Amino acid sequence: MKNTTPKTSRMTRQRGVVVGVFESNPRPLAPEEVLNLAKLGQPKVSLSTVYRTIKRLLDDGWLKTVELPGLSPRYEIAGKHHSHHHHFVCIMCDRTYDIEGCGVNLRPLVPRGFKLTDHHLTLFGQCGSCR
Amino acid sequence: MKNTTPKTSRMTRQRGVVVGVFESNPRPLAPEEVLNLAKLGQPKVSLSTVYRTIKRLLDDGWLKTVELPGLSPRYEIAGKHHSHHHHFVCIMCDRTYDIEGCGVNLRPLVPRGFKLTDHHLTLFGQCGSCR
DNA sequence: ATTCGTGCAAAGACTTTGCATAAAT
DNA sequence: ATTTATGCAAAGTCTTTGCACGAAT
Repeated sequence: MKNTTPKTSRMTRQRGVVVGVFESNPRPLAPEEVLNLAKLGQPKVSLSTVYRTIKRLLDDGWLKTVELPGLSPRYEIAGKHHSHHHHFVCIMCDRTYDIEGCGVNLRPLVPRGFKLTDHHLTLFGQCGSCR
Repeated sequence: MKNTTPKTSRMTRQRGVVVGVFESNPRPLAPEEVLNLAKLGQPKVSLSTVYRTIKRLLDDGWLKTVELPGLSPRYEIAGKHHSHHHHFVCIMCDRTYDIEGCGVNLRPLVPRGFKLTDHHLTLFGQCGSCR
């Protein structure tokens, strides 16, 4: 991602680079992915800054965490993504994609006396680029 | 869990204790849970042994890993559990339960050109003991 | 001048591993 | 005696944090 923001704006600093990475990438991203993409525009960005910026953007509600079974968390722009959706993880390239819709009937699965408040569904397979 | 095996058997050693913990607990267990349960029978068991034993039992195919979004992995007896099932995580006590059945139609969710090979479903809520 | 952001290195949490010792065969 | 398992402490990985410096206001 290229940093095209004016030198005088707050966006010229590293944080702006991290924001830009998310803005120009549609998929949920892992910190390392963010770092590598950020370095394209600003080679000296550090992993600390990536982590710190992600944390702050989460606090701001601008990012949300994508938890995946067996994988470290990814992050995606909160507003860009509708209330409830799931994810597809490519077992070849390890990239994560958003899945539209949900369409699962979970009520029958909930044990007697348990109360369901949320659920996570993760699909695994090969993405379009890896088949 | 009590160690009731004869002193001369291989089962008197720590590994046997770990095996016993899984045998007498129906839920998927985290390493720390295994350690605490194992200590009831054998107070000097170390966390290393728990991790090493889990790894070995996984290699043997006796245990299988239960990956959960946002949580460290749990382990459960492989044979005890039917081919395909999912899990319920209690948001109060953090315990994990097996869920029978699956009943989700995922085909409509898979993006064009992607190939689905597996899926994970995790339910979150309050378990019977925590409501 | 003061506030805020950043890189670096150190510290944390969780898991794995090397090594000397103890147990089993 | 030889092989295998264990505890402890050290090392690894991923993430967070303290600190001094640089940038913004």
